[in-house]
Amino acid sequence: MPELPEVETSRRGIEPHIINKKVTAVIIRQKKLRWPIPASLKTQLINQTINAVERRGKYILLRTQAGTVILHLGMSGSLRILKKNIAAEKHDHLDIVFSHNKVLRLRDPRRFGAALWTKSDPLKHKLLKLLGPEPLEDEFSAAYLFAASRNRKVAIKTFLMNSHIVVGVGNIYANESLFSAGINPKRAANKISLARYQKLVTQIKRILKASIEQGGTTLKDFINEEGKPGYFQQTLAVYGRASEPCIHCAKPIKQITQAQRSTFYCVHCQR
DNA sequence: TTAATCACCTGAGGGC
DNA sequence: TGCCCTCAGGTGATTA
Repeated sequence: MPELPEVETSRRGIEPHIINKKVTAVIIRQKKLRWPIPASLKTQLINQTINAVERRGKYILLRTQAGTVILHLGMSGSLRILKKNIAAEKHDHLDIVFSHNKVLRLRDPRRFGAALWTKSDPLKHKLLKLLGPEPLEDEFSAAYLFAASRNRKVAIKTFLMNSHIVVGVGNIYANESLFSAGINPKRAANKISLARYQKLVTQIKRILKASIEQGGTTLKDFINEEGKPGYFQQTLAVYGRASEPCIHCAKPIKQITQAQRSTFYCVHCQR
Protein backbone atom coordinates (compact mmCIF):
# COMPACT_ATOMS: atom_id res chain seq x y z
CA MET A 1 0.00 0.00 0.00
CA PRO A 2 1.98 2.96 -1.22
CA GLU A 3 2.48 5.68 1.34
CA LEU A 4 4.76 8.68 0.91
CA PRO A 5 8.06 6.74 1.18
CA GLU A 6 6.87 4.23 -1.41
CA VAL A 7 5.77 7.01 -3.74
CA GLU A 8 9.09 8.81 -3.31
CA THR A 9 10.95 5.54 -3.90
CA SER A 10 8.97 5.05 -7.09
CA ARG A 11 9.60 8.63 -8.20
CA ARG A 12 13.34 8.30 -7.64
CA GLY A 13 13.34 4.96 -9.41
CA ILE A 14 11.60 6.05 -12.59
CA GLU A 15 13.11 9.53 -12.90
CA PRO A 16 16.49 8.66 -14.45
CA HIS A 17 14.80 6.42 -17.02
CA ILE A 18 12.27 8.91 -18.36
CA ILE A 19 13.70 12.39 -17.74
CA ASN A 20 14.31 14.22 -21.04
CA LYS A 21 12.85 11.27 -22.92
CA LYS A 22 10.20 11.61 -25.62
CA VAL A 23 6.86 9.82 -25.42
CA THR A 24 6.07 7.87 -28.59
CA ALA A 25 2.91 6.05 -27.53
CA VAL A 26 0.38 5.78 -24.74
CA ILE A 27 -1.51 2.54 -24.25
CA ILE A 28 -4.62 2.61 -22.05
CA ARG A 29 -5.84 -0.93 -21.38
CA GLN A 30 -8.22 -0.14 -18.55
CA LYS A 31 -9.40 3.42 -18.18
CA LYS A 32 -11.64 2.76 -15.19
CA LEU A 33 -9.40 3.69 -12.29
CA ARG A 34 -10.55 5.89 -9.41
CA TRP A 35 -11.43 8.38 -12.10
CA PRO A 36 -11.47 7.47 -15.79
CA ILE A 37 -8.16 8.03 -17.55
CA PRO A 38 -8.98 10.94 -19.88
CA ALA A 39 -8.49 10.51 -23.61
CA SER A 40 -6.53 13.75 -23.51
CA LEU A 41 -3.75 12.00 -21.61
CA LYS A 42 -3.08 9.97 -24.73
CA THR A 43 -3.62 12.62 -27.35
CA GLN A 44 -1.74 15.37 -25.52
CA LEU A 45 1.17 13.34 -24.14
CA ILE A 46 2.36 11.72 -27.36
CA ASN A 47 5.45 13.45 -28.80
CA GLN A 48 6.01 15.34 -25.54
CA THR A 49 9.28 15.18 -23.59
CA ILE A 50 9.30 14.60 -19.84
CA ASN A 51 10.89 17.72 -18.36
CA ALA A 52 10.55 16.83 -14.68
CA VAL A 53 9.41 13.99 -12.42
CA GLU A 54 8.08 15.51 -9.22
CA ARG A 55 6.06 14.46 -6.20
CA ARG A 56 3.39 16.34 -4.25
CA GLY A 57 2.07 14.29 -1.38
CA LYS A 58 1.36 10.88 -2.85
CA TYR A 59 0.89 12.25 -6.34
CA ILE A 60 3.65 11.83 -8.94
CA LEU A 61 3.80 14.56 -11.55
CA LEU A 62 5.30 14.01 -15.00
CA ARG A 63 5.77 17.48 -16.41
CA THR A 64 5.95 18.24 -20.11
CA GLN A 65 5.74 21.46 -22.08
CA ALA A 66 2.12 20.74 -23.04
CA GLY A 67 0.90 19.73 -19.60
CA THR A 68 1.37 17.34 -16.71
CA VAL A 69 0.47 13.72 -16.04
CA ILE A 70 -0.84 13.34 -12.49
CA LEU A 71 -0.36 9.79 -11.17
CA HIS A 72 -1.62 8.32 -7.91
CA LEU A 73 -0.86 4.73 -6.88
CA GLY A 74 -3.92 4.37 -4.67
CA MET A 75 -3.91 1.25 -2.54
CA SER A 76 -2.13 -1.22 -4.73
CA GLY A 77 -0.50 0.68 -7.59
CA SER A 78 3.08 0.35 -8.73
CA LEU A 79 5.20 1.86 -11.48
CA ARG A 80 7.85 -0.05 -13.34
CA ILE A 81 10.32 0.61 -16.09
CA LEU A 82 10.37 -2.19 -18.63
CA LYS A 83 11.66 -2.93 -22.10
CA LYS A 84 9.12 -2.14 -24.79
CA ASN A 85 8.48 -5.73 -25.86
CA ILE A 86 7.56 -7.18 -22.47
CA ALA A 87 3.95 -8.33 -22.57
CA ALA A 88 1.45 -6.71 -20.26
CA GLU A 89 -0.10 -8.79 -17.52
CA LYS A 90 -3.40 -8.62 -15.74
CA HIS A 91 -3.90 -5.26 -13.99
CA ASP A 92 -1.32 -3.48 -16.18
CA HIS A 93 -3.64 -0.60 -17.03
CA LEU A 94 -1.41 2.05 -18.57
CA ASP A 95 1.83 2.13 -20.59
CA ILE A 96 3.74 5.26 -21.48
CA VAL A 97 6.16 4.26 -24.22
CA PHE A 98 9.36 6.22 -24.79
CA SER A 99 11.62 6.74 -27.80
CA HIS A 100 14.48 4.74 -26.25
CA ASN A 101 12.24 1.61 -26.25
CA LYS A 102 11.45 1.68 -22.56
CA VAL A 103 7.99 1.69 -21.04
CA LEU A 104 6.66 3.23 -17.85
CA ARG A 105 3.96 0.76 -16.80
CA LEU A 106 1.24 1.37 -14.22
CA ARG A 107 -0.14 -1.72 -12.52
CA ASP A 108 -2.98 -1.36 -10.03
CA PRO A 109 -5.01 -4.45 -9.10
CA ARG A 110 -7.50 -2.63 -6.89
CA ARG A 111 -7.79 0.35 -9.22
CA PHE A 112 -7.86 2.96 -6.49
CA GLY A 113 -5.12 4.83 -8.30
CA ALA A 114 -5.40 7.55 -10.91
CA ALA A 115 -3.81 8.82 -14.09
CA LEU A 116 -4.95 12.28 -15.09
CA TRP A 117 -3.85 15.03 -17.43
CA THR A 118 -3.84 18.77 -16.82
CA LYS A 119 -2.70 21.53 -19.15
CA SER A 120 -2.44 24.13 -16.41
CA ASP A 121 -0.33 24.32 -13.23
CA PRO A 122 -0.80 20.91 -11.56
CA LEU A 123 -0.33 22.44 -8.12
CA LYS A 124 -3.55 24.40 -8.77
CA HIS A 125 -5.43 21.26 -9.79
CA LYS A 126 -8.41 20.61 -7.51
CA LEU A 127 -6.78 17.45 -6.15
CA LEU A 128 -3.57 19.20 -5.18
CA LYS A 129 -4.38 22.80 -4.36
CA LEU A 130 -5.75 22.15 -0.87
CA LEU A 131 -3.06 19.71 0.26
CA GLY A 132 -1.20 20.42 3.47
CA PRO A 133 2.59 20.82 3.75
CA GLU A 134 5.10 18.10 2.93
CA PRO A 135 6.07 16.31 6.16
CA LEU A 136 9.80 16.43 5.43
CA GLU A 137 9.90 20.16 4.77
CA ASP A 138 10.48 22.86 7.37
CA GLU A 139 6.93 24.18 6.99
CA PHE A 140 5.70 21.04 8.76
CA SER A 141 6.62 21.84 12.36
CA ALA A 142 5.31 21.42 15.87
CA ALA A 143 4.15 25.02 15.85
CA TYR A 144 2.20 24.42 12.65
CA LEU A 145 0.51 21.26 13.92
CA PHE A 146 -0.25 22.84 17.29
CA ALA A 147 -1.90 25.86 15.65
CA ALA A 148 -3.82 23.75 13.16
CA SER A 149 -5.21 21.50 15.88
CA ARG A 150 -6.55 24.08 18.32
CA ASN A 151 -10.20 23.75 17.29
CA ARG A 152 -10.05 20.10 16.28
CA LYS A 153 -11.63 17.56 18.59
CA VAL A 154 -10.96 14.70 16.21
CA ALA A 155 -8.58 11.94 17.36
CA ILE A 156 -4.92 12.73 16.71
CA LYS A 157 -4.45 9.76 14.41
CA THR A 158 -7.39 10.78 12.21
CA PHE A 159 -6.08 14.35 12.31
CA LEU A 160 -2.64 13.22 11.11
CA MET A 161 -4.13 11.27 8.23
CA ASN A 162 -6.02 14.29 6.92
CA SER A 163 -4.15 15.32 3.77
CA HIS A 164 -5.31 18.90 4.22
CA ILE A 165 -3.29 18.99 7.45
CA VAL A 166 -0.19 17.16 6.23
CA VAL A 167 0.31 15.01 3.15
CA GLY A 168 1.67 11.51 3.00
CA VAL A 169 1.12 10.26 6.54
CA GLY A 170 -0.92 7.15 5.86
CA ASN A 171 -2.18 4.52 8.24
CA ILE A 172 1.09 2.68 8.78
CA TYR A 173 3.19 5.75 9.48
CA ALA A 174 0.52 7.39 11.63
CA ASN A 175 0.49 4.28 13.84
CA GLU A 176 4.27 4.05 14.01
CA SER A 177 4.84 7.76 14.61
CA LEU A 178 2.32 7.93 17.46
CA PHE A 179 3.91 4.90 19.08
CA SER A 180 7.38 6.40 18.85
CA ALA A 181 6.10 9.68 20.29
CA GLY A 182 4.22 7.90 23.10
CA ILE A 183 0.88 9.49 22.17
CA ASN A 184 -2.42 7.61 22.44
CA PRO A 185 -4.03 7.64 18.95
CA LYS A 186 -7.46 8.28 20.50
CA ARG A 187 -6.38 11.53 22.18
CA ALA A 188 -8.16 14.61 20.82
CA ALA A 189 -5.89 16.69 18.59
CA ASN A 190 -6.65 19.87 20.53
CA LYS A 191 -5.63 18.26 23.83
CA ILE A 192 -2.00 17.71 22.87
CA SER A 193 0.66 20.13 24.06
CA LEU A 194 3.20 21.91 21.89
CA ALA A 195 5.97 19.87 23.51
CA ARG A 196 4.30 16.60 22.59
CA TYR A 197 3.68 17.84 19.04
CA GLN A 198 7.40 18.57 18.88
CA LYS A 199 8.13 14.98 19.73
CA LEU A 200 5.54 13.74 17.24
CA VAL A 201 6.87 15.85 14.37
CA THR A 202 10.40 14.66 15.11
CA GLN A 203 9.27 11.03 14.97
CA ILE A 204 7.22 11.48 11.78
CA LYS A 205 10.22 12.97 9.99
CA ARG A 206 12.60 10.34 11.36
CA ILE A 207 10.39 7.41 10.41
CA LEU A 208 9.56 8.70 6.94
CA LYS A 209 13.24 9.39 6.20
CA ALA A 210 14.24 5.94 7.43
CA SER A 211 11.57 4.30 5.31
CA ILE A 212 12.61 6.20 2.18
CA GLU A 213 16.23 5.13 2.75
CA GLN A 214 15.09 1.52 3.02
CA GLY A 215 12.94 1.66 -0.09
CA GLY A 216 9.46 1.85 1.35
CA THR A 217 7.25 -0.62 3.17
CA THR A 218 6.85 -4.15 1.90
CA LEU A 219 3.19 -4.80 2.62
CA LYS A 220 1.07 -6.94 0.36
CA ASP A 221 1.06 -5.17 -2.98
CA PHE A 222 3.91 -2.70 -2.84
CA ILE A 223 6.86 -3.24 -5.13
CA ASN A 224 9.26 -0.61 -6.36
CA GLU A 225 10.10 0.33 -9.94
CA GLU A 226 12.35 -2.71 -10.30
CA GLY A 227 9.60 -5.04 -9.13
CA LYS A 228 11.27 -5.58 -5.76
CA PRO A 229 9.60 -5.14 -2.36
CA GLY A 230 10.64 -2.53 0.18
CA TYR A 231 12.14 -3.47 3.54
CA PHE A 232 10.67 -1.12 6.13
CA GLN A 233 8.12 -3.64 7.38
CA GLN A 234 10.95 -5.41 9.18
CA THR A 235 11.10 -2.45 11.56
CA LEU A 236 7.40 -1.83 12.20
CA ALA A 237 6.82 -1.60 15.95
CA VAL A 238 3.02 -1.73 16.20
CA TYR A 239 1.37 -1.88 12.78
CA GLY A 240 -0.06 -5.33 12.12
CA ARG A 241 1.13 -6.62 15.52
CA ALA A 242 -2.20 -6.94 17.37
CA SER A 243 -1.86 -9.03 20.57
CA GLU A 244 1.91 -9.30 20.16
CA PRO A 245 4.13 -7.92 22.95
CA CYS A 246 5.08 -4.26 22.91
CA ILE A 247 8.79 -3.86 22.12
CA HIS A 248 9.14 -1.57 25.15
CA CYS A 249 6.91 -2.97 27.92
CA ALA A 250 5.94 -6.41 26.55
CA LYS A 251 2.24 -5.76 27.14
CA PRO A 252 0.01 -6.82 24.19
CA ILE A 253 -0.50 -4.38 21.33
CA LYS A 254 -4.14 -3.36 21.07
CA GLN A 255 -6.05 -3.06 17.80
CA ILE A 256 -9.05 -0.75 17.39
CA THR A 257 -10.83 0.92 14.47
CA GLN A 258 -10.71 4.66 13.92
CA ALA A 259 -12.30 6.35 10.91
CA GLN A 260 -12.73 2.93 9.28
CA ARG A 261 -8.99 2.24 9.62
CA SER A 262 -7.11 -0.18 11.85
CA THR A 263 -5.19 1.42 14.68
CA PHE A 264 -2.48 -0.42 16.61
CA TYR A 265 -1.09 0.96 19.86
CA CYS A 266 0.26 0.14 23.31
CA VAL A 267 -2.16 1.12 26.06
CA HIS A 268 0.72 1.26 28.54
CA CYS A 269 3.30 3.25 26.53
CA GLN A 270 0.98 5.63 24.66
CA ARG A 271 -0.85 8.19 26.78
C1' DT B 1 -16.56 24.44 9.44
C1' DT B 2 -15.99 20.01 11.27
C1' DA B 3 -16.73 15.15 11.73
C1' DA B 4 -18.48 10.89 10.22
C1' DT B 5 -19.67 7.84 6.66
C1' DC B 6 -19.89 6.04 1.99
C1' DA B 7 -18.01 4.44 -2.28
C1' DC B 8 -14.69 2.61 -5.28
C1' DC B 9 -12.02 -2.44 -6.06
C1' DT B 10 -9.77 -6.96 -5.78
C1' DG B 11 -6.47 -10.16 -3.59
C1' DA B 12 -5.54 -12.63 0.61
C1' DG B 13 -6.86 -15.45 4.14
C1' DG B 14 -9.97 -17.94 7.12
C1' DG B 15 -13.94 -20.96 7.84
C1' DC B 16 -16.67 -24.61 6.35
C1' DT C 1 -10.23 -28.65 -3.05
C1' DG C 2 -13.38 -25.15 -3.72
C1' DC C 3 -16.67 -21.81 -2.46
C1' DC C 4 -18.08 -17.94 0.26
C1' DC C 5 -17.33 -14.24 3.30
C1' DT C 6 -14.65 -10.67 5.54
C1' DC C 7 -11.00 -7.59 5.71
C1' DA C 8 -7.61 -4.34 4.11
C1' DG C 9 -7.09 0.64 2.86
C1' DG C 10 -6.38 6.25 0.25
C1' DT C 11 -9.14 9.75 -0.35
C1' DG C 12 -12.85 12.54 -2.66
C1' DA C 13 -17.76 13.03 -2.22
C1' DT C 14 -21.66 13.19 0.49
C1' DT C 15 -24.28 13.74 4.63
C1' DA C 16 -25.16 15.30 9.28
